[in-house]
Amino acid sequence: MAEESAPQGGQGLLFLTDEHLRKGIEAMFFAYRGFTADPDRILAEKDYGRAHHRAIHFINRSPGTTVNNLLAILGVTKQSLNRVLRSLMQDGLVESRVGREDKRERHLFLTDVGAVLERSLSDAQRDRMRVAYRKAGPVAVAGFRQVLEAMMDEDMRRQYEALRDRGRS
Amino acid sequence: MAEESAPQGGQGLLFLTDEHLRKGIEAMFFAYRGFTADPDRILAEKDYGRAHHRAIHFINRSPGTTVNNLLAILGVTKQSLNRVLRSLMQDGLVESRVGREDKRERHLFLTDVGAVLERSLSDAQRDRMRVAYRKAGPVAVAGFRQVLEAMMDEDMRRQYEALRDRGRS
DNA sequence: TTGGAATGTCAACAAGGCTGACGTATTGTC
DNA sequence: GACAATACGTCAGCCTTGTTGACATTCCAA
Repeated sequence: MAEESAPQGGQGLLFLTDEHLRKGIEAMFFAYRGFTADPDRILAEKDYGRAHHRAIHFINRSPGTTVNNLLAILGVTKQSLNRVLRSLMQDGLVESRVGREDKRERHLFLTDVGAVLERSLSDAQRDRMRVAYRKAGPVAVAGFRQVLEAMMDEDMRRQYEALRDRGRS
Repeated sequence: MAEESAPQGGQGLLFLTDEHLRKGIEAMFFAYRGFTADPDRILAEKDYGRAHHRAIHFINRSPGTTVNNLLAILGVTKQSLNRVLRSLMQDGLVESRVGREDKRERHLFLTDVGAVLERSLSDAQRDRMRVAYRKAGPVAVAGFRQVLEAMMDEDMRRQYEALRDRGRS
């Protein structure tokens, strides 16, 4: 299972040298900065941070999700998430409704105002992504996704894939 | 300049749909967590954080770099970096020598102890990278790098590329 | 030689992670 | 019906790592 994945005998395993790996690591570092730069600018104007962005993103992605769900996806403590949610609710961007089945649960939704901010954030991020994708082309994009998915922890990948086909139900 | 980059007429621009872009965004989010997870564990044991890791990485990468250089690469304020450097110097991981040409400058070096920590951090991160690379294969890796580089800001990419061929001088 | 620019240090503050402890509803179980 | 477990909220206090402001040192150019 280890070496079977080495293709083209000629090229061999040159892409696994320490030098290549280090370049990949640095590419991740710089690219992630670019990845967050545009939303960060928008958020700074409104006195929000990345924590708010993440919450808004995943509430938009899975409307009606519970606090516990969000906790698991974001990988933070409830105290930390609560601080963020409280400010978003006070500002009227997020709404929390008591569960019908289980009244202990709170289901989270974006308000219209929240959806507007979500739109502007994801537009900015998608624009940069689109430019990068277009520049690199579909084959590169497929490789990009493959490597990223291989880089995730097992439980992360499960959550990532659970999000896979939402919005088509 | 916009549409010429669309290859294979059959496949078209399907890879640029909002759905695809969103998956790419989420893949970046989850993968970056995996990317930092292993070093984070090591750092937590020693009461350091990611900021220390970044400083150590780039000092190792460019020994003798000045504080100002490091500032530009890391994209933080000098005050913020200074706190990190101070603790690393107190703990004897980093050494700062007054510049010979310009005595205002401080040139930064890892001590032997610092180099040991750097090793264990980069080994951990490289291991994960290697597993991901091997799983995905060389073609995917090339695409991965292409997309990441296209995602960087202009000035980041310049710094990233300035680091390109160090260590061979 | 003197004033401005560059480099780096110290102090204080804010955001956003964390742990721990506790209160309150609600649910499910014995 | 009593009671443990679950879901959520909140208070208090801590740490890391970002920020700005003030300041010392050094260099260079007028």
